[in-house]
Amino acid sequence: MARIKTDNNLTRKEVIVTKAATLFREKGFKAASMRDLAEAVGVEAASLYNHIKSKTELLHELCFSVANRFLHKIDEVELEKNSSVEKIEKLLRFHINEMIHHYEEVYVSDREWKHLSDPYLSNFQNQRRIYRKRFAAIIEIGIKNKEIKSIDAATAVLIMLHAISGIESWHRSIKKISAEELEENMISILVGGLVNR
Amino acid sequence: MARIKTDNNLTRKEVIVTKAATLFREKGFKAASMRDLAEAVGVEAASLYNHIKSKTELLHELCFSVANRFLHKIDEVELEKNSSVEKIEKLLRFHINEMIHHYEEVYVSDREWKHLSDPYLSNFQNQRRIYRKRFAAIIEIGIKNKEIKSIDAATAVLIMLHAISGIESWHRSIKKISAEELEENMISILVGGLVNR
DNA sequence: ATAACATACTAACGTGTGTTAGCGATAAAA
DNA sequence: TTTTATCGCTAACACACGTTAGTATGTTAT
Repeated sequence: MARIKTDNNLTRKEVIVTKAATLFREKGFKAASMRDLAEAVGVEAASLYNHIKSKTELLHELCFSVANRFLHKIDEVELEKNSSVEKIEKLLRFHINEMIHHYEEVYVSDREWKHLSDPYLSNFQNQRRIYRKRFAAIIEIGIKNKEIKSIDAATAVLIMLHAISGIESWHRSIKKISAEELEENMISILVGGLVNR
Repeated sequence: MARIKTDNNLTRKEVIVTKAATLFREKGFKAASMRDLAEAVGVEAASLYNHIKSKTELLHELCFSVANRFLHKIDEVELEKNSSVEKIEKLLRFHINEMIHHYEEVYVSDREWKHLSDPYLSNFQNQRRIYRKRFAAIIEIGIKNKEIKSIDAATAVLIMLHAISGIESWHRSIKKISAEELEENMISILVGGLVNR
């Protein structure tokens, strides 16, 4: 009888969620079927329901675990006694590293949250809105300090976050530069685009 | 008997494709059903097939019409006798305006092309790969000229293109800055991040 | 060894999907 | 006006989907 392997002291549910992330990224949430997922896990579709409540629950878990990581980070960064530019750089580096090392989850959370259903959907959208506002607030302080050039902060946030989601293409490309190079290049372009000179 | 309205000298097929773009953006290709589309058009689902061959055909048309516009533009820009930075700025402004004024199509082409099926899929991927190479080549010339700081060109392209796709958030936001402001802000940040100083 | 539990299986359900066939209605051409 | 082509309708198809019920197998604790 087939059994879900649980190496690295992961629960069976965690194994399923992880495989789901990969599948949702590859095919999209709607196009990825529970039968696909079952096959990836090495089990029959119905068996998954011994561990999870529904397909959407998988999406909840992915979206909110990612969102929480970012919220915790911005909590941390806001408390530091750094310049705005330093804070922004720290946030950007965190985003970049999340996108490099937790690619599947972050990508899914970014692109597939539309398929959440209320109340999770509104909740998630709220968290995102708030996160962006806090990010924008940091930028606005930098603008007042003349650290940062006079631009629309919301637009700047939008550029930063979406630019980083482009790491998707880096993952898919054949001949990649190293992760470190990628990080430095991105920081150079993004921070370089903000600062006053 | 219901009939598809064809104002502005559009064919009935064009009306369907346009509505499909909106629907695919809102729900995603997979989640948008032909019955949804039929309702949006004001007709029964089966009637759509008097005008189109299949659901995927709608996606083909959207993806390739967008891709062709960008390819034509880069053809044009490459021939001009401008500096690299000027060429890049021209391309970026084109991207931004496409994203502002042909939002639905461009967004769908960007996010839903995965659901194309071969041979369209490989074809589309190829066109994208080539487009990015040509964009990167312009940047590389700029780097050699010292117009542009020494960065990985492929990474720069990836940042630029994805940053622009963030205009999606601008469309969805409630209190928007004007389209002109948006364009200038984006150019300022993106070009500012590239140039040597 | 036995009881209790966790996990996987088979079978099937209701629903929604893209699409086709065939027939009436309408508009365009003769 | 008659003919012809265009367009929309109803009905139905085969299929894939998420999920449930009930049962068998394997694992852990007593």
